[in-house]
Amino acid sequence: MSYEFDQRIPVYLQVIALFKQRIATRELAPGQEIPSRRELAAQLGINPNTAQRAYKEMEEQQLITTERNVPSRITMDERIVEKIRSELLEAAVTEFIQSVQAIGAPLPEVVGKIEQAYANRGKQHA
Amino acid sequence: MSYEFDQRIPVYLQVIALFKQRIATRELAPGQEIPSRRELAAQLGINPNTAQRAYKEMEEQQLITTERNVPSRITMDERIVEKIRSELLEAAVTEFIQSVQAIGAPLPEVVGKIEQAYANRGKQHA
DNA sequence: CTTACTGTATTAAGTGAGTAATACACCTGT
DNA sequence: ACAGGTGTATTACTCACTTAATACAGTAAG
Repeated sequence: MSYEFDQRIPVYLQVIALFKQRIATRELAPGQEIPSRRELAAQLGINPNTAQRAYKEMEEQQLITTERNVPSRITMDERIVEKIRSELLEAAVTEFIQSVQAIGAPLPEVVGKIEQAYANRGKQHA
Repeated sequence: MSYEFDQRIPVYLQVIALFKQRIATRELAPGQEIPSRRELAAQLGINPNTAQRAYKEMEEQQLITTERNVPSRITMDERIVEKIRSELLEAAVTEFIQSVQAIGAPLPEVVGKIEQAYANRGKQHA
């Protein structure tokens, strides 16, 4: 189950990103239990402290809730879940626009490529 | 003229990205002289060695050419210029698709957001 | 009660990429 | 010849991130 992490990016940030994605897709449902720090560390092949750091930040961002001596859970707050989704989406759009604009590429050409790539990916996966 | 660099990302990589964009848009034309390492460093407020590292990698990627004791120049090879553009574009598309797919967002919603954001940005800038 | 998990905190050390400081060899114009 | 500009190379320093080793308090189940 160990993920392949990009060495250029801090692992704890990648862990957070991973959880955000799964929360956004409801793959991790609101209220659902998540692995303990030590367990996650074992699963991902990272140090428990790194897992702790990721969880701590997620807690601060209210992505997860933690009670005493009980496995942490995904937040029950639907608004936060939706917020995560919209933030991820907006970030993707913004970054994309910025990149495309920097190259000076025309919109039709770009949208065409997206639809094409999206269609291909869809076939391969689902 | 000093740029605002993202501290999370190595400066020399951001410098390279900057040049790639300008080359792709022909803002930096083939054969055009570019600032010396020290001059660029002064302009961007970075260390000359950082500029050197960026130039060195760009040289390896054949984005620029360097002769002895003469200011480096943008490559004359049009194919490379076009390659840069297509690579940047494809990278943007790929990354975008990946992000969107990870969230499980439907294509129409996404394309709509792009067109909307693109239109707004266009108004603000140009 | 004991055991074995939880989450949390502290401290330290290691690691590596990025950056910086410095020096060198070279060419050119004056 | 000299001064000032090239590109280049070598060597250190720096800092964030990661890992590590413990330690402690609390809950749950046996």
